[in-house]
Amino acid sequence: MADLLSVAKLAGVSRATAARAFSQPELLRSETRRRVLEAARRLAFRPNRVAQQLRTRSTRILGVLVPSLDNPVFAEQLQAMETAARQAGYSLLITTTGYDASKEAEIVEEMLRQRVDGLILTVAEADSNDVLDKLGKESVPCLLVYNQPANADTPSISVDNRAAMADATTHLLDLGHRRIGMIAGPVLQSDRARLRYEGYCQAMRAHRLPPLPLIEMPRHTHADLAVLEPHLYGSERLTALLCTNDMLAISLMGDLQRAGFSIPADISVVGFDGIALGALLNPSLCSVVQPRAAIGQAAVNTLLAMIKGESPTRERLSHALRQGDSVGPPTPGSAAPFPSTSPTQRR
Amino acid sequence: MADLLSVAKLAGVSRATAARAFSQPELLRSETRRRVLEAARRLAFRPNRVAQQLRTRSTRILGVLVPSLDNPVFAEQLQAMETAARQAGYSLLITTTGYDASKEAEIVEEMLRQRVDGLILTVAEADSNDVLDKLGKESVPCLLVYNQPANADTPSISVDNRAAMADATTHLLDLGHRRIGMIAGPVLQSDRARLRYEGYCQAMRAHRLPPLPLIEMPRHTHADLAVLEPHLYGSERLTALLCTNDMLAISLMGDLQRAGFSIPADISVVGFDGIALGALLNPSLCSVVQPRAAIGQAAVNTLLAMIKGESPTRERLSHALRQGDSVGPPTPGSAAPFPSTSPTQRR
DNA sequence: TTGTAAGCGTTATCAC
DNA sequence: GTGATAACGCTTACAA
Repeated sequence: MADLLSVAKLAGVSRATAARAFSQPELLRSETRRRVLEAARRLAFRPNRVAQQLRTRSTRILGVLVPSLDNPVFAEQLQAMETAARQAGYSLLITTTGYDASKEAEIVEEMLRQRVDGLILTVAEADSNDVLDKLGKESVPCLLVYNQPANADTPSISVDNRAAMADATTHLLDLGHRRIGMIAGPVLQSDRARLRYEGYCQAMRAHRLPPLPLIEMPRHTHADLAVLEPHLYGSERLTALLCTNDMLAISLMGDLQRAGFSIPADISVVGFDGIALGALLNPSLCSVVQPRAAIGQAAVNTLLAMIKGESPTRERLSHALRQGDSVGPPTPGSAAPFPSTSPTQRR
Repeated sequence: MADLLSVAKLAGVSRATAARAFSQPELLRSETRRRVLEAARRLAFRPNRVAQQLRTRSTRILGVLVPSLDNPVFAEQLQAMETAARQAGYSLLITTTGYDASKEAEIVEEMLRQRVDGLILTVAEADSNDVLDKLGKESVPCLLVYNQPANADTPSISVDNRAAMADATTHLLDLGHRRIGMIAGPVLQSDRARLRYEGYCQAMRAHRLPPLPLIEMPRHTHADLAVLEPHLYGSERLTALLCTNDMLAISLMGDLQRAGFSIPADISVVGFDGIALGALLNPSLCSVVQPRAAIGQAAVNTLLAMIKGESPTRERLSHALRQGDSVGPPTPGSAAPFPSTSPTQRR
């Protein structure tokens, strides 16, 4: 591939002049500029970003790390980030960790070697995280997304997870629900899940109700009815379920319906994230909406500001409760269906 | 940040020796190697990939271009690609185009400047595509995914879209359906949609039935009931609908149910892609499964092989029809609900 | 307005 | 085994 020097030669100018035709064209006499550009065209010259990056010590690449792409909440955020980044002339190096801390470390190290200009991370656990501690000592701007760390060491962008889940819980309480449960993915892997559970507890206590223990699912995005079964039948059966994310809620609804439950008549279901899909389903999913696109955009813009040297901020974006047909008042007379012998059986 | 030269100095060796401690450690005397690594540790040395890339003329970065992340089919494929790439020591530069051809061109140009080692593209339109023509003249290995170009200029990995949709159509025909419609997103933007429509037509004709015109939706991932309404009522109403992708099918099911239709009693719905989510819903979505993870993995591995100089292949991966409760035999007696005054009305 | 020349941090080719 | 030294392709003072 042709380089700047060959372009310069063909145009009969020095390498510096050829370079300027691209970086500061206004400095050149228009005739010179024309000759250079013409030469570049004839040689199919294409500036080498790698060389530029080495020389300028800036890659204009942002490293992005998310737990997974299986959950649309991340995909929707990435979509917004990619657009915002490209608009500012930056590219995204995107990676997934599967909530694995050792993978997080590995990937961050690789990104630092690649000399990314900044990092946007969604980690499993923002508090007491080795990777973040290490990054604190580095000079690379770094921003957390969705994570809401207790200590203020790393700037972050998220909603107020506790208040958000408290709001959702209060909504159910106001409808008359009393036996409200909450389910989460592998909870040890997610600081957000814990905050959301705290919000639930807080709201329950505010209504003088004892919070129930968190029901933990083996996977982040699939419910497992077997785990839930003890809470679905009998006089103490739950009339409403809060889920730490929408995928969990959606799969739960499907499973419940297959097990004979009617939603919301027999049981109400609330999600968290507000992914677009939820509103399309029937019944539509009631969910705490995180402004995913706004979060993604804010993340990129904040990080770019940090790269320019501005001081980092910790942003709390506001959440909203999206109403949906998956929630209704508890129906006292509604008889829970008999537990089948294998309620989670599937094709 | 410390560089190799400062490491070399601290270790009391030449720069070349310091470099070898990382690239070919076995060449060094173990004592020398130890001294270099110790020095590197003390200086927190981190190899500069950009310099390596410039010198070796290889970035170990793959450029990936997909239409959108809103559709989980792409997210699921990316997930697999990211894992496969990382395993081979490659990173992914991921971008989205929103089915916009000019954006495709822009992004590919930027990736070539970045000197990616290869490109994995899912374009809107694989036939008569300027970008692909241009890439054909470049020396960068390039691979299409999901696209199934008519001409064999660019290697590609996909299912046989025509046969796949024909299979789905035949399934409906075998169940007794006769008035089967097909809906798609903006069809001009997707070569796959056209092939799938051909498959539908082929299967219909094989049963001596006239294929119906393709029903085109304004968006790729949201159905619009208003457009469909003429086909839902009266004696000629459709008893089954094929969708070019699962998101379209899922949103359609929700809308139909809200409009009073029962699925599959009143109307059967079939999707395409087989995204994981579809199986979780109730009714579960019957869909043509594209092996998304296998496609992603095959894409990376094939591209890496091409980068090593092996000759490109055009792979057809096999599809499968996933049964689902969204499909049943047509019910002759089933009365279509009266059209509401505004069947698409939503909160 | 244009040219000269010194890097950016590696790897690779020789020597020794 | 180890060390000099020349690239890789570009940017950018500084000179002219």
